[in-house]
Amino acid sequence: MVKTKSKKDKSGIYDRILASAIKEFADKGFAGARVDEIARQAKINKAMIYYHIGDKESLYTAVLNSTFGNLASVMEKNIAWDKLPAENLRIYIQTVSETIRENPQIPPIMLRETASGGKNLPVEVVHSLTSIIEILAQILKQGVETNEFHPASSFIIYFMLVSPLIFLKQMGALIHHQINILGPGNIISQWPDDIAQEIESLIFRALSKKINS
Amino acid sequence: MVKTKSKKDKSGIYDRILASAIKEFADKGFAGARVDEIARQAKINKAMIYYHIGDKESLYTAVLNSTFGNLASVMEKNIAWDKLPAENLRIYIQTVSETIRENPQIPPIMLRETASGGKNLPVEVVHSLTSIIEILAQILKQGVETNEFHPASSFIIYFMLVSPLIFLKQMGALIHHQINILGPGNIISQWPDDIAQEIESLIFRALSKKINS
Amino acid sequence: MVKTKSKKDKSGIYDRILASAIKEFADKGFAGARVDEIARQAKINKAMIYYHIGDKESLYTAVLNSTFGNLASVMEKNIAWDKLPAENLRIYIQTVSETIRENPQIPPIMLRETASGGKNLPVEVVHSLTSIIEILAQILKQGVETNEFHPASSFIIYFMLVSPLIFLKQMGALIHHQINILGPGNIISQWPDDIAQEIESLIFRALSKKINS
Amino acid sequence: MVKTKSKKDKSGIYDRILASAIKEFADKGFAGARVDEIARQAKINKAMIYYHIGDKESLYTAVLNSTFGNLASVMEKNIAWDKLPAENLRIYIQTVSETIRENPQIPPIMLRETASGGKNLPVEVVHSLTSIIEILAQILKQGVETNEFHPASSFIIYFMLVSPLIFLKQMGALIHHQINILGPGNIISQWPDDIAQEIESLIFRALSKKINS
DNA sequence: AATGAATGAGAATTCATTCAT
DNA sequence: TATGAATGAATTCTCATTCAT
Repeated sequence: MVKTKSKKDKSGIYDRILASAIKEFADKGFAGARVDEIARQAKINKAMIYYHIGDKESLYTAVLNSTFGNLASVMEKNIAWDKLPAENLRIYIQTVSETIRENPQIPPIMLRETASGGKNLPVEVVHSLTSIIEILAQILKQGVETNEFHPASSFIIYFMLVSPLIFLKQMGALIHHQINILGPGNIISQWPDDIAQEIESLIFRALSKKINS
Repeated sequence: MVKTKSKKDKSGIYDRILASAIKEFADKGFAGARVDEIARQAKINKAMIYYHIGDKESLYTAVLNSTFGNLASVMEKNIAWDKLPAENLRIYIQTVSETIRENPQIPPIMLRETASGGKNLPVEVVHSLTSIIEILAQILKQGVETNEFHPASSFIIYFMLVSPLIFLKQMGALIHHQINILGPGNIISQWPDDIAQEIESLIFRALSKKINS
Repeated sequence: MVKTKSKKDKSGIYDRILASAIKEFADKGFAGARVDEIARQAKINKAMIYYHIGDKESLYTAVLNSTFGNLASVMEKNIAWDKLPAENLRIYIQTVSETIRENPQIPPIMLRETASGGKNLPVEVVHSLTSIIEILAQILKQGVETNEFHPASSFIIYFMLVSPLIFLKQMGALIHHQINILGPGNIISQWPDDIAQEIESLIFRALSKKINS
Repeated sequence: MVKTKSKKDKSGIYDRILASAIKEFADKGFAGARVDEIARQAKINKAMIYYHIGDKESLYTAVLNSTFGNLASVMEKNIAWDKLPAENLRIYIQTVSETIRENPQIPPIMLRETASGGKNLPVEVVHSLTSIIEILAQILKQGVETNEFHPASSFIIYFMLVSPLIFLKQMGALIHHQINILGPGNIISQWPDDIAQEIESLIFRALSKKINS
């Protein structure tokens, strides 16, 4: 994770800019975001953004780095390689789920970056995301070696975990809105309560060799 | 699916505008798309867009309708309710996969619409997407009744199928680019060949009650 | 001379923009010129400049081309190679003088371009200016061959002709302003009446081999 | 020459600012110069410029005064009124030439000041420049009285000396660049070696009454 | 004196939309 | 229908100048 932030930023202006930018870019995407609006929400003079961080693109890069740059290290902290693969997988899934819950900007930004093919992702971010998948790959490999798991592509397992969490998180508002329109009894009222829990069960059933109930 | 398209559009100008708009909105999103560019690629005068379709928003709505408006009917055509649930599920997955392959604008547009919470989706589109999930719900319900499937939320199964397909499709270019940078032997070289096939297997293992190999 | 000007520009908007830009760039230089002001003086909407010509730099290039692009052809029209060298030199000097008188933007623009080392001059302009000096070189060469002229560097003769004309033209206002301040009898009141005529005499005395009065 | 410079400026900050400003204004002109850049190159804090000198305009005035303010006194030191007019003229020309060579900021600044009509020149500068011309006028007057020189406008002689030197100095880089492009054998390769020497000869031939070789 | 931060008024450029023909 | 031109409201970015410490 790259930080241009100066060390004696006492007023926290850098953090205010970044927080405001995260919200704006998450809400509207790069093209839709307004530098004026970021300044307004950060309650600073617009020129300060250029003074402290740089142009819109640099600002966006700062947002990407701050959002995705250290995800891998969080995961590494939680995973312990002497644990059983199933235990690690459970931790992995929960860590992903919690990270998304605690960083609501992740879903929209990741969705839009994926939409544009991730062409502009900073290398640090690509590296961080790659590392996270590598951790999953390692867990799966151990599980296969201990004969607990079926072999499976770590990429696919990763995205069967992460992308539904992201999609469902983002769709939540729409869905509940629809329930109100369509009324209960409708299919939409089958919206699951604990999404992460259900996904975990399904992934375990898909991977585990022992018969699951 | 709503069509403003006049019936005597012999020159095909409406279709040219729509095709160009689909490409532009898919590539750059609503905010990033340029009306000038859509006109240029459609090889028509910019004012014609306003004459034939309306403003940028109407144009985007037309794109959404044309892209997502009749997905449900395609699915309905392929599913037959006298077939076995497992067979229908297989068809369902393949239909989704083929639809995405044949409509490359679906992933980016769906990702960005999801990012913005789908707030601006036309009702027809919401209805179409809802219908597709209802079809899946029906298949799953039959499978539970015949004791073939574990019960599961159709929403979650739907997004565990669709969203990885979309993510992986969009990430393809980035991933292959990364392979070239990081070299083979890297985790990224484990990119799966037949994504849809692997996802199908995993979903079946997650759902099926009989012991899977 | 390059013209981007479309051929059916009936309202003459291109010419209005160009005329206004010539004035503004001549008065304030590239950095000091204001696109808003150019639009205001041309009585057109600012965006029209971008529509018809392009950005500030393109506009400046258009000004340079229009001002300097065809100077050589004017000179070529006036010089006749069957005339005597002295006659051609006289015509040359008068053509330069008249060109400057009729194009008051030439002195300030040329001064500022010279100040910045001419680094950004379009090739057409460099070519045109080079051609003009080549014509002088040819005249001088003929004069040397007919034993009328002393040999001399055409570059130096050129600039001993052109640059004093330009400087004195620009200084005129300042000088007369100074006369008013300092009063007559001052050195400044010796300001020459017919500058071109005096320069012509001096150049002829400097070049001619026969004794001059 | 006016100096705001305080006498206890031990750190030489005033001189550093001035040197940096001279370079910046010479390179880019008043409108193109950046106060930030001047501070950066002087390696001082930007606010120090305002503290020590004042705003951009004051800074520019300081540059003008420092560059042009004492030119007349240098000339006065070199000219001796008991020498022959021809000798003094020779010294005059050489002094001008050397002054330009030793103060490379003079050509660009003088060119741009001339371009803008010298409207903003401080009175000291105008006075200094006027004095220099008066010295030349005196030399010429003596030459006419001793029957050595033809009568001539001192303004014109002055600018036939100074302005070609300035133009040719500034054009040097461009010209040599052009030689590389156009190749030798081209007119541009006739670029003179000792410009000042050639100009001196020409001016003497133009002024002298005795027949020159 | 000296510094980093802050401010506000521009200045260039873009772009959706409309108009005249 | 079709076109090129026109418009005006943004939008990004810059820069001289000032402030607080």
